[in-house]
Amino acid sequence: MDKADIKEAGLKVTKPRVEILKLLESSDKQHFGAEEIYHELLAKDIKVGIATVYRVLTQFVAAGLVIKHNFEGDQCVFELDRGEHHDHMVDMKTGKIIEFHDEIIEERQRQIAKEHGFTLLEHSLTLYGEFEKK
Amino acid sequence: MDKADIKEAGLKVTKPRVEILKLLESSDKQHFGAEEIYHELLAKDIKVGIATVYRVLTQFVAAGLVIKHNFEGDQCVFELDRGEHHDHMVDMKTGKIIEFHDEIIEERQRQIAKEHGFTLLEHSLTLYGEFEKK
DNA sequence: ATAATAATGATTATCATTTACAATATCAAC
DNA sequence: GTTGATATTGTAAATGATAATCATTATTAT
Repeated sequence: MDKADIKEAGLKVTKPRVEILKLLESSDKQHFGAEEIYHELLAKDIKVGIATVYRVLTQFVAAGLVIKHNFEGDQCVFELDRGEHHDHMVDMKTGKIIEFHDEIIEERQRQIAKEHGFTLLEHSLTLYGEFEKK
Repeated sequence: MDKADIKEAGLKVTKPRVEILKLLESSDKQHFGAEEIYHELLAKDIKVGIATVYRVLTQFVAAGLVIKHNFEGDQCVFELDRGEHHDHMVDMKTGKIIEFHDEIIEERQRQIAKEHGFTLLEHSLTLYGEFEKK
């Protein structure tokens, strides 16, 4: 994911867009709220407006670079689309999110959609609970 | 679902609460947005404030009488909790929602949670797409 | 019927997200 | 590299869903 991807999306390569992409790519974390992205950029002395963050995220989602999640709670969460679909486990206490993928579930979903004459475009599976403290 | 359920929830039996419950019970439809409930009640000449609708729905959810869904889009959707857990298929064109339940998926979810040391409290699986027009 | 208390509805507040708009930056063509 | 057409930006104001305030009204145990 780099400037070329931004260009391919038909968007100009600007500092906010490059920096948001870079932040989403940082390996230690992969799920961010819009406000969170905004503050992380400010903390890095990258001057950007909150409106730009929302605007860019919306454009990235439209371009297929980023995925937007509607988990429980009031704000949406964004993550880089790395191509491999996955579902989520959300810790309701800590907010920690981990990903998983299960081919059995995926296959059942396709099967169920077919049985109902439903053209499956996307899906969302989220488990809510708590990770056992180690 | 009737006045007894409201009482058991520790709530007084009032007209708004009875009417909202009655509406959610109407068999032809089972998923409603808050505004939608508000307008349906007004259409039935049941005078109620929008604040009351939100308040009552929140109380019903807390009491376990109603389930709240965060589907894609900006507003939440409510449905009566009939006891049988199910997932949803949402038609992105028409907004039509149908329910399904699959024990294979349910079991995989429990298994996956266990493998990750995750205490599963609730989960949400939603398929987005389109029903084939007949 | 009464009184204690909870519930209501109108309104205002809140919070995430969008929009408007004038100023600025990007980039293709020179 | 400069230019100019056009996209992008940041500030600030607007929106839309939901929650909170508060004085008035309804419910219910006695």
